[in-house]
Amino acid sequence: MKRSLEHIEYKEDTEALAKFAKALAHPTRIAILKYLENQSCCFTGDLVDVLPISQSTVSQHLKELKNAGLIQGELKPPKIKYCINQDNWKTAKTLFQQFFD
Amino acid sequence: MKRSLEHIEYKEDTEALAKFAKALAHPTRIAILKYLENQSCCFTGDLVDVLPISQSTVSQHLKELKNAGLIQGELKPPKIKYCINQDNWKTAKTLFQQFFD
DNA sequence: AAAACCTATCGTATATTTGCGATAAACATT
DNA sequence: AATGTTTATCGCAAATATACGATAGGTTTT
Repeated sequence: MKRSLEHIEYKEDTEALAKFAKALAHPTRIAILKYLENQSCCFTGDLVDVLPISQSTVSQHLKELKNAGLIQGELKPPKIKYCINQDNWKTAKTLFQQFFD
Repeated sequence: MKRSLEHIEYKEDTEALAKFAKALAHPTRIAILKYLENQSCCFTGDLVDVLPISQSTVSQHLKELKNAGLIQGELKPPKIKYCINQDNWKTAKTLFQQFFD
């Protein structure tokens, strides 16, 4: 490939902010998070009902938000309850605030 | 293709926020904007000196930031002076603030 | 006019993202 | 044990993003 073989490193805060921004870089994920902010928590199925995309795609977006640390899932068999991860949410909020002055 | 033929629509604010987030979704672009925040303005060459990537790649990232409306270029022959677009910056700031409560 | 300088764009290669249907996995209920 | 419910994952296809070198298009300087 033509891309650099070694991963380019930036400052920790820069990388962290970019990572959070990436998690927010799709309207579906924004919609999910807005929904979670209102409901505080919800099940995957609730989102599937609300969003205009398939269940598997919703699940994939949830996975990304989970990987970014913005949400967390709790087993409530047979469902899974998703909530915002308040700690990381606060971290993201702070990073964006600092960034925008 | 397997993806939906029609573009899925979300609320205007949701789309706008996702678009700004996408522009911020790469550490290089965060680094560029941070640099611009300090300097208020700079030339492309300044960024090429500072960043660990090639000139063409820097230019590409600048283009994306310009497309997102976060920066603007002004011809200062033979250079181009880039500054933050204060209006859109404020819009983005507000959107993120509202989003994070 | 020629040379030098600065930046954007083109062409290319690769990686990642997005989306779907199908299927699997986990658990509860019957 | 069999069935139903719910969600994650797999496999695939297409679009988008990332990166580079080479080149083109301006402008200034010589």
